[in-house]
Amino acid sequence: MTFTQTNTNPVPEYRDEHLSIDFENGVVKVDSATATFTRKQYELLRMLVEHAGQVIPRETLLQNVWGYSTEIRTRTLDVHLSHLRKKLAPYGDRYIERVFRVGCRFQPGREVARSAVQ
Amino acid sequence: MTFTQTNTNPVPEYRDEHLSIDFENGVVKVDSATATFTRKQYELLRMLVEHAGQVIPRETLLQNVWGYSTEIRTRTLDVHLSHLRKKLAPYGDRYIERVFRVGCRFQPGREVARSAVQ
DNA sequence: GGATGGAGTAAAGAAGTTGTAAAACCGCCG
DNA sequence: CGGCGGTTTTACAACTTCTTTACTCCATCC
Repeated sequence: MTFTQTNTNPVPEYRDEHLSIDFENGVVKVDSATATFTRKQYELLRMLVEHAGQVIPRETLLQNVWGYSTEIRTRTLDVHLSHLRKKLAPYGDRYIERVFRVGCRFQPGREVARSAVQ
Repeated sequence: MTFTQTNTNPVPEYRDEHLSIDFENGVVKVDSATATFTRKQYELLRMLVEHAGQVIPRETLLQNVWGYSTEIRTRTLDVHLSHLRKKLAPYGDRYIERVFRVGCRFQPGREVARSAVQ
């Protein structure tokens, strides 16, 4: 069920000059080195990337990735975001932007020529 | 959706720098030393290799190799994977990747130049 | 500036999953 | 029957993931 499609923008992949994500096979690469993510981390990342450029409220993330109601107060999301940033090093902070008291936003990098695909 | 496209087609053989499998005759070689597999082991290996690069859920493997319904809880698959890894030594862990709580994936090695042969 | 609450993150704990050796099982054949 | 190879189960150790905790630092507001 991890790999079933539930979201709004089912693009099969994301790619910029540093980061590439193959949503079909669940393969993420940072500067062409494969990075591995746990399920929750991956879900979170996908959620963010599929809404690239948009601010996503914490509540929305908690609901969509965790299924939590909006009442629950937990630090889990923060911890996961932290892990995500770390695994996207050294670009973590650049990609995952904090929006104070609201949530966060995936800030996409420069698009890359698709012809260069190996 | 895991089984959409890419490698789903039965090729008559697999070959990379360490491992070669002749599906026609059921001959497997690791670093040019012949390795023998039992029937189930071989079926499992073929299943994995034919879907190289794709994550295959445990359920799917159990259904396709064992004919089990998706309800059954058994460790047989794990034991077989273990045997497979051992027989693919020292590359077992490299080839057969675990995807936590989902299943596993055959991670193909570098392709070997076939052009020189033909 | 100081207070207040939000966010980053290391570390610890809990729960569940997987690796694997060894034992049990099972069908086959001499 | 008894051994044999293949397969499955069992049992336990090791490992993963997820969550909570605890502290620190940061943003905002007065």
